[in-house]
Amino acid sequence: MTTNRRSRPSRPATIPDVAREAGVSRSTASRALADYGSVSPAARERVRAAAEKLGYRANQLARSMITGRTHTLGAVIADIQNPFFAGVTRGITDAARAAGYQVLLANTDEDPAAERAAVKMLRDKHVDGLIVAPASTTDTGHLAAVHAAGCPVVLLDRDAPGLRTDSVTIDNRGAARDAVRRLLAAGHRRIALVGLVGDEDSDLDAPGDGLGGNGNSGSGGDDTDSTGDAHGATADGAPTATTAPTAPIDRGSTGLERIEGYRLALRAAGIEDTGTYLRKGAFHRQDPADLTAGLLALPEPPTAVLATDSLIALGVLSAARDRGLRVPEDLSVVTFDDTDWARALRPRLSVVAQPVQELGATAVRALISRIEGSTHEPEHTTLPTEFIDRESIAPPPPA
Amino acid sequence: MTTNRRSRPSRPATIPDVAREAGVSRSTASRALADYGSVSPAARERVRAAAEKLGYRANQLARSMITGRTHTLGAVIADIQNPFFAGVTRGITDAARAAGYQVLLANTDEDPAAERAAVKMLRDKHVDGLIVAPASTTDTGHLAAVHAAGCPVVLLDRDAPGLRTDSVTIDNRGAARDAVRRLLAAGHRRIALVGLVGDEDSDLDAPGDGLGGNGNSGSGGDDTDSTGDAHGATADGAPTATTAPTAPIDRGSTGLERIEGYRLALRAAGIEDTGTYLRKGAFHRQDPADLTAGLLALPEPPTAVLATDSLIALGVLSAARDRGLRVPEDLSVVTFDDTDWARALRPRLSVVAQPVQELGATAVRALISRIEGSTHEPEHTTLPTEFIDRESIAPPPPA
DNA sequence: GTGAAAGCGCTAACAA
DNA sequence: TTGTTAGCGCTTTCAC
Repeated sequence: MTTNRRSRPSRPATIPDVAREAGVSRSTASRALADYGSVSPAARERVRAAAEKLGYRANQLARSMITGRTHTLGAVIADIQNPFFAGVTRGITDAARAAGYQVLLANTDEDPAAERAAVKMLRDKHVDGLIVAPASTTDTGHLAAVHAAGCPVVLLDRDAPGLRTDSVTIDNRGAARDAVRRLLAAGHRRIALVGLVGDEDSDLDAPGDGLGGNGNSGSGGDDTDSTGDAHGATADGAPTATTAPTAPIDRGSTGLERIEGYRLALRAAGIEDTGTYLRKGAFHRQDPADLTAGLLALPEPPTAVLATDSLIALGVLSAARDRGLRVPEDLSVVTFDDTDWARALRPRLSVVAQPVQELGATAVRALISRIEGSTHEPEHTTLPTEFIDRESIAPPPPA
Repeated sequence: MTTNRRSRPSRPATIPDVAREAGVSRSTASRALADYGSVSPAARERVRAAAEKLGYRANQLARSMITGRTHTLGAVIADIQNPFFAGVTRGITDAARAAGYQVLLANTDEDPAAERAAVKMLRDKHVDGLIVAPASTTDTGHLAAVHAAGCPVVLLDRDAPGLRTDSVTIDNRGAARDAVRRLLAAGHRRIALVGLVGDEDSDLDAPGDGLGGNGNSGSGGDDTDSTGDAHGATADGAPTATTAPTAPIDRGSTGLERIEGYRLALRAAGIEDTGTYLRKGAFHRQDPADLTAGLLALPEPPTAVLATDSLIALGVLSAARDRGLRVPEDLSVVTFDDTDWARALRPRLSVVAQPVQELGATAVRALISRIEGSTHEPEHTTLPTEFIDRESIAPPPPA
């Protein structure tokens, strides 16, 4: 509306303005400002001064259109309100800023459709690269496509076997196994695991896997071999297959990996029945507190519980309290993720701490390295977890 | 490197491509695609089909350069890891996406310099508008500038008296007063407040304000009048002053407003000494648990505590436990912010719940309304808080 | 070392 | 309704 007046005040200064002020050509001004090619020191200084005087700020849009680079990263995660992702996001934004990048954020709530939409929008905005905590480890066609189109992708938290992208994860299996070992070392034999996994996965496990989170009545006995099969089946899957809907188990999911670790530890301790105390619910559908309540109502209830994340730990603690159980005297509790409250409240929780910020920062660095052209083989970084022993593990009650 | 080959496969389709394929001019194609001007149904359909066939996706960068609109919002907050901001951010991203916008995220850690830098970067990226939880309510020159330059700004969580922008906040004073009233109603007279405020503020309060968080020894007695002065002094400050370093108290800060509410409630109950049990620490410098420990070591310790946010509540709870105090039997506790753990753990905390997501969503809607041209007077929206009474308030212990 | 000119992909006047 | 013509602000050959 007031754009027609050619008076200086409002319109932001452009390269032609600076060039005019400095008495050089646009090209020289551009070279001096963007710092490339060759410019005489004298000219460079005049341009600098002119730019300063006019308060020149480069139009990143125009620049991006030419260079094809926006210095913007896309972060696609499940839910920023989950402390784990909040920490990861913090790591991402900080590392990005340190490297001169900004980040566009998208939440998916573990919904593959939302993830696809987010990736599309982000691409349309021409992000230089994508950091994705994939909602599914098999439904990854959109990621494969975007990656193939030349947009670097780094997977965070969960790996997808079919994708030849970099990934940054932790050793979920090992961390879970270690946590269970601690419980075993304290003398526990009836150790439970309460976890939530993606909706889609929960459809897969009923047949022949024995992972079901239903029924409190001790359901199926041992399931040793079927689980062994599951491992084998995915371990030798074609490494470049993009979508493998036939995979019997979605082994890339952190929840499932933690379950594997749980079983490994149990079996190594001679406990072959790894199904009785396993409660694997579905996101948005099951309440961890209910799952735990079922566990505690068992004729022979568990004496220790491993929660696969902090929200679940809250449910476990709540159910224990409701049943009048004290932690750790009556029930030992260990959880993944070291939250503020786990650290501060009593009993202080013994936890498997994930390096949340580092996870994000590492992903950013890997991504930027790709953006800047590195073309080596996909790199799978596994960051170490730390078991922090506090006050929530005790020997099992006499009974 | 491989860009020279003119073969179809790689290069994304552009408007000329679509136009050619559809047998129309670029303008017609553009009009059909962007859905403006007039295009015959026939042409529109041909263009649509051609676009579909070629997998055309508009280059938002080019479009933005022309239209001056990026459909991107900037969110500048303190710390995404704080549950309050995580919730707010969730509200922002969801509301933005629903309206067709994306959001660029920046953390400031309450550091004005970081905030200035963030705002600058965001501007360079041509965000259509900014949502800012200002680190300072007085050091707002950069916000005034960006706003004056035509970039809509909406303040979130804290208002800045000098800025004529929209804002979305809660009634901190009222909410705190209400919370203290609950404590009073339960019979408490020795009610403490533990809070943390920005570094800069803490330099201001020592002289003549009596708010100091130092010393456990009951320090200065009542401070009735000096506080009254503080109110008056800010209440009549020039509403359009951008930076007022001489303001005796930074009344826009949520922490300070909550303190005001605390005092109001106390005085209304005939308690004139509102300083003895007030502990106002500085971000990054004081530990809430230490502050609380000092309080509890007083000859006449408080029987109830109001924490100004969830992280502080954790410190309060921790200190109480360290001293062997039970909540609520020995010490009643109320906090701002309804977190997962406050809801789930025992004793379940009575809290002042802020509508975190709505705060973010409302800010987005206000911002988009401005972006779309509304020019009415600055609008200050105050969202209602909800006091959720759970199990952390009991009558004061006998003596 | 510097300038002229071309063009990124798109929209917006203006004619026709 | 449609096409033609200009650019947006910047980078980038390519001569000079």
